[in-house]
Order: sequence, then C-alpha cells, then structure tokens
Amino acid sequence: MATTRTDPLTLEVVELIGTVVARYYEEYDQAAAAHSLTGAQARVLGLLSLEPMPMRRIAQKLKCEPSNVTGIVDRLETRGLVERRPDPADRRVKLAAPTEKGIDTARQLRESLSFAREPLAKLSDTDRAVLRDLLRRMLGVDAGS
Amino acid sequence: MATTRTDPLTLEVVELIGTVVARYYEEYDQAAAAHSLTGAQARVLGLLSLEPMPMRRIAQKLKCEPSNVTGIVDRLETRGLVERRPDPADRRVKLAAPTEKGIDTARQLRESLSFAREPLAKLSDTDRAVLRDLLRRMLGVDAGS
DNA sequence: CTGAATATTTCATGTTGTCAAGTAACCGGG
DNA sequence: CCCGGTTACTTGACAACATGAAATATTCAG
Repeated sequence: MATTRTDPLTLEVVELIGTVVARYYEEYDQAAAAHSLTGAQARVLGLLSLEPMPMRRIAQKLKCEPSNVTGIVDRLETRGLVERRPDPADRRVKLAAPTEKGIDTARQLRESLSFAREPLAKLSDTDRAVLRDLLRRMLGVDAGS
Repeated sequence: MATTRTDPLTLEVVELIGTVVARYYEEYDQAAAAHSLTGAQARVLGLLSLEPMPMRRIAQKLKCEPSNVTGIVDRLETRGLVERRPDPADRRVKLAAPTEKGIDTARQLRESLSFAREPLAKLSDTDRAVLRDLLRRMLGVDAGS
C-alpha cells in the first residue's frame, strides 16, 4: 500500500487510465449530443437496442434508483425513440423497447463512436491482443466471457 | 471503418475499456461518498489540492461552463474545504484554494481510491510497464510527459 | 478616456439522482 | 378463496449538476 502510493510506474498507469476514462466520456457525450441526447439517455437507448428490458433491470444496469429510470425513459418516449410495452408474463412489469427510430438512432450512435477507431487504430493487432489480455487479467475476467 | 465494427478483437478491447471506465467511476464516486462529497466536488477538490487555480481554469479542466463551477465551489466553500482568494495580479479573478481541511480530505480521498491497488495489483511490474507503453501509444502521449 | 474583451456571478430552466410514499399486481399460507 | 408480504413502477419533493443569457466589475488596446 505504501508501495502503491510511491511506485511511479503504478501512478503513471493510473493517470493514463484516468485519461482514457476522460476521453471515453468526452466522446460518448459528444456522440450523444450530436443526436440531442444526454449521456444517460444514450446509454439507456444503447442498452435497449440490444434487448428490450423491464425498467427494473435498466436501473440495475445503470446502478441507480428505478424512479430515476422512469424519467429517462419518459424523455426517450416523448421523443419517440422508446416505447413501454406490457410484459405478458407479469402485469406489474413494463418492458422498455426501442422504436424503429430508436434502433436507427442507436445504430448511428454506435457508428459515430470514434473511440474504437481513433486511439486503438494506433496499435497493431498484436498490441491489441496484449492489451486485451492485460485488461482481462486486471479486471479478473475469465477468458471465456 | 467496416473493419472496426467487425473486428472481434477491437470490439472486445473497447468493451473491456468500457468496463474499466465503469469501475473507475464507481470507485471514484464511492470514495467521494465516503466523505459526503459528490463526484464533481471530489474532482474539483482533487484539482485544487495540486494547485490553487482561477474558477475559469477549473471550468476548462472539467469541460463545463464557468457558471457551473460557481455552484460547486460554493458548496465546497460552505463545507470549509475550499476558499476563494483574490488574485493579486488581476482583480477580476478569484483563486479557489483548498483549506487545510480540504487538503486533508483530498489526501484521504486519494488514499482511499483503491483503484490503483485492486485491479493493478494483479499485474506484475513487467505487465504494468507493458500496459503503460500501450496506453501511452494509444493516447498519443510522448514518453517524456 | 472609451469601447471591446474577460472573469465571475446570478437567474431561469432542464436533466439526473435520491428517498419516501402510493398504486397495482404477484405469490405464499391459511 | 383471501390476506399479508413482496415486487414493479410511478409520483412527488428536493438537491446537485449542467447550460445559456444577462449583469457586474475589471482589464486592456487604441
């Protein structure tokens, strides 16, 4: 622990990761803003474009209160990007699902996210594989995932 | 660009980085919350603990409007963590500087940020050096920085 | 000295976030 | 069947964060 604070290598890596995080958010918000969406709205729309899901689960994914999701989905619904459907299996549940327009917007969003291109383009395939392995180990992800 | 969307290796790396970003923010907010600070407040306090600076510059660092910074510094000032000082060189400018209590809080915050320890501890020194080099190249940072 | 530019604040407004309370629906044991 | 506990979602009140426009004070160039 004393090591952690004083080790310059670790400090630099942490700082670099901080820079990556900042750039990631910056690009994400920019891409969202280009569609007049906030970051939170873009994130929810992205989630739903993979698979419609109950409000509850959106809150779990976003790590926030369900009441918060109500508002975000409200705004997406007002803009015609998302709709609420009843869950045939449980009438308490409302499934949020993207409309066609929502799916299209989500696709454009994904494509305009230059993060995947810009910084990673500077690395060779081998480099990327090494980076992947390091990140996996760092995050404790098993290779199968 | 078609490459970017279809290359599974790149996609996985982007996803891993997304996970890193999420975990980074999660830990940051947790550490801040432990001191009853919001993420934004902790970030500003961290900035100022390195060096007092004008409101304007805080806004530039945070990439937000100066009027926003007014509120955040207001709240930090109310809690006695930060104070506004006149800039002797320019009477328009107000320098935000941490109080002793603020410096102490910032130090505790830095130390409680386990991100540096937890995930990176899983890597050897050699691994960390490789990771550092990859991130540097990815971000286009010159080694001297 | 005058007028443009800069630093900060204030105000109005909208989004995100929490928490507590309310409504509707499920589900188990009697 | 029905009753109590749980779950899903919404609503309302409130704080923080974010933007933009307008106001104030100061600097600076001409």
